[in-house]
Amino acid sequence: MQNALILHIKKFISLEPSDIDKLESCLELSKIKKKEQILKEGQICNTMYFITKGCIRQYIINSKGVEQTLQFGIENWWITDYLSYHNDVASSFYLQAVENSEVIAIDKTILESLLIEIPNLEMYFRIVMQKSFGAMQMRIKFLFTMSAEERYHHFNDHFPEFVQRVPQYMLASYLDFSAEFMSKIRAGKV
Amino acid sequence: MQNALILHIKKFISLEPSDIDKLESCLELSKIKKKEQILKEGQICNTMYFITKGCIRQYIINSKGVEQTLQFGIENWWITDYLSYHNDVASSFYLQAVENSEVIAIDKTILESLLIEIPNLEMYFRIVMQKSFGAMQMRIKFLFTMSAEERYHHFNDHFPEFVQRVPQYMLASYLDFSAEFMSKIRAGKV
DNA sequence: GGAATTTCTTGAAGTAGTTCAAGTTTTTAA
DNA sequence: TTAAAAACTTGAACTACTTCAAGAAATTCC
Repeated sequence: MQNALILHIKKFISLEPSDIDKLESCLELSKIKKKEQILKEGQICNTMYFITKGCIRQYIINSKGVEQTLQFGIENWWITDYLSYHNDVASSFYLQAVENSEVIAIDKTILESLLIEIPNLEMYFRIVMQKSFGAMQMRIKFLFTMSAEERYHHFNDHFPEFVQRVPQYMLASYLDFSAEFMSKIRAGKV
Repeated sequence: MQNALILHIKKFISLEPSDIDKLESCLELSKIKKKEQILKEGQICNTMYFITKGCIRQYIINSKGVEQTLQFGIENWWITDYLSYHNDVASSFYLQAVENSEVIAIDKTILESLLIEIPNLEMYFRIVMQKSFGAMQMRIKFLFTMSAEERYHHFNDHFPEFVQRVPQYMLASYLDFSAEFMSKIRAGKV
């Protein structure tokens, strides 16, 4: 079976066989155990992660010492701290495996030279980023216009299988309300 | 003086003189009067706008009939509904000039052929999108971890000149609190 | 398979915000 | 230059959530 990343790229652009060889020679699959962190606050993030299996979350620890999940990534998503990656500054985030996961980690330097060798790849990343940004615009819309209960039901309706995969308290903080309140929503006690 | 977009592009990539000619021949400057809408909810957005002067906001009208500003764009920013643009679906948003503004509007079809003629441009857009996405990740962080008052002061400290440019009620909704509450924050009555 | 850990639930009390309504100030435009 | 419209302010009442604390249930792992 072909590499999941190559398959994903081919959904958006065409690749010469020689490009595929070049690309594959640069990819390194790595396994990440549940709860393992692949990025910590304060580190400079110089890696992009393509998730081939499992789930990675981006979170912070807020001023009260409580974890706050800001983003989930699952199969066929890229995840990184884009600001730290781009500007070589200390990251504000943690990246951690929610389940035992597998990722393709590409180092910034390697990716940059790959993008020069395979110019077509630029289009792939441009499209992926535009789609991600579009999704983020919608997320802001939902956060701004829906009540906590509406956000929960909306998410539950659209991603029912995903809701099963992550602890409720992580999902609650991703949807920007407390774990206790989520419990009450689920019990119909609001 | 050279086109503001060309100058912006040159900050990120190099362009051959012939590319500049090609590019410039495709650009169309357009003026947008204050309050004029360049996109309405329900329309398919097939244009990207590069703001050369003024300020454009993205907003929605919520279920109570109240406008909610989700994003501002100023000079040297791109603005569009990326989801609608990418998937050719009806937009959920309005785009409207906050001040008399000037934009360079590029139609999707024209941009796509430009990207093929000038492959280097892909890199420009990829980088711009990555930076935008990074900024959005930080915005989510601020929304999730700061109180209304903290968000106001943080924004005020980082973008004092911008705060002067937009009506307070728009800024309040961008920071996700009510105009009345903003008034009280400013008066120190919280 | 049982202890330890992690996750989820529940109710009571508290609070950071909203909503409403009315008045004031500022800006726009003819 | 003035009338109309837009933007801002204020206080009082309200509410959608949070916080805390404690117990119950589920999961993990020697």
